[in-house]
Amino acid sequence: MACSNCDFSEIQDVILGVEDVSLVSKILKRRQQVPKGEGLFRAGQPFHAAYAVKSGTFMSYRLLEDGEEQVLAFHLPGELIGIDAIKEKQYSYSARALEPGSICELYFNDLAKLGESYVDAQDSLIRVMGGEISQAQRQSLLAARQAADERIAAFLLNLADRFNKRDFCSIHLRLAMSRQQIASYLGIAVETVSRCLKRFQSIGLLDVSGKQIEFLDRPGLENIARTSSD
Amino acid sequence: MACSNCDFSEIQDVILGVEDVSLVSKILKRRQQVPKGEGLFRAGQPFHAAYAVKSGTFMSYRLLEDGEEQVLAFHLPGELIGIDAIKEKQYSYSARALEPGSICELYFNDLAKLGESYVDAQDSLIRVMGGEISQAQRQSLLAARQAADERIAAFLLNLADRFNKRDFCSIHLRLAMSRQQIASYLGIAVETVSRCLKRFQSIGLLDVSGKQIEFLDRPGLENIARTSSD
DNA sequence: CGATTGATTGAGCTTTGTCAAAAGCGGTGG
DNA sequence: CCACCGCTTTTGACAAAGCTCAATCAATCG
Repeated sequence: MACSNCDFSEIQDVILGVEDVSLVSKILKRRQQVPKGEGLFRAGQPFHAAYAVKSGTFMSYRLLEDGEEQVLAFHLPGELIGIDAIKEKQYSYSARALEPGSICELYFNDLAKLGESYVDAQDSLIRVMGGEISQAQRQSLLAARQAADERIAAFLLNLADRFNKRDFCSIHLRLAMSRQQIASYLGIAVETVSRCLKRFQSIGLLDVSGKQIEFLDRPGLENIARTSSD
Repeated sequence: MACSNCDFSEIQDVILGVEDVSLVSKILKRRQQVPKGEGLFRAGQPFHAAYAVKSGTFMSYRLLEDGEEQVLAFHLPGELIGIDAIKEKQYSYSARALEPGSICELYFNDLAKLGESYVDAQDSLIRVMGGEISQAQRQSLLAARQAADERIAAFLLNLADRFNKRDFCSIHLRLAMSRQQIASYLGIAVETVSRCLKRFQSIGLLDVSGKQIEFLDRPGLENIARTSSD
């Protein structure tokens, strides 16, 4: 009865902390399909659950006053969305699917109902959140670097690493997001993204074909990204 | 026996969750003086504690290959440093004091020893960490915006707000960090920081005198920072 | 009171954003 | 199957922002 598809997910730690399987259903709503473009939650809504991505790519974003969507993060399979809203008790940003995908809902509000297993689940959750903080900080590190080249190289490598962690192919990448969304995320102009990818291709670092990316010279890319990576 | 100086701190939530005061000493090492420049921990060391800033300003940073220090964050009184290392079990960056200050050490590794109170302490900790994630994300949002003006305005307002939350004066600010450190943090050149502050002064937004900053036109500043604030 | 370090200022040059237009791509309906 | 439409991506030209280098000024510390 346990969510077997959570095996590869970061939140497996949390789930595994719960021995009584019948309790699992109280904190976990299993795999749900999410069509392309559908929202998970919106900024300002009261926090009711965090989401574990099972498949597909999601993004979190904020609506600026001028109506522009600013991309805050991309979320890949195995990652968690919205857990930070647990503090303010409401979501501070919105999230939606970039392509058809599926998610599990996690009711961390009701964690206390788990009794015995509660403590273990919390322990795990704390660790997961520690990882989230590290990730967010790494992100802000990346964003603080000014050179567009560095940002894009680091962005691509970061995506590849995250996919790789979940056993996806490490030299081939399918971007689920538009150039516009990448640009917004990295804080640069769409045209710069386009030109930069072209340049990377022309010097033999990548093979770019629309949303398909192939890594031809990983060390070369890492060299460009080095100032903002670990 | 409780750390009375934690009253104003974010971690008061954690401490207050523990009713048995005698247990507090097991997870908390009370106020310690830290001289200017002294390090709290270094990247790569095993995680043994998080630090709550009681007074003074701290910064976390990473050493790049070329020997340059990249500033990751500034930590003001009442804030927590290093809690994200709980996941990887080692610190991913270093931290040190920018001026004489004091800190409490928090041994979250031994949280389990608290027994009964454990659950409450964890609940609180989870919320604190949620806040950390939000803060880090807000930071990366700020950094992703390209305009130097926006970054600096947002940076100053953010500092002021954080001080303000702890009952410091809201129109006057004493920067504990150097221009170089601000530049590194925001990902811009030192010269740009300097010129930008001068410009803000010349149009009547600020009064700048070395490390002393006075806000003359807060709405004006907020207007400049608006694209990256909430 | 030098000397060292940090902050400011200036000049030139590179990068990147902006605007505008062309090209590609995908879907739709004839 | 093709022509058309809307949208995304690419490309080009230009202007503006910010970086670099270099010099000056200020401040801090023996």
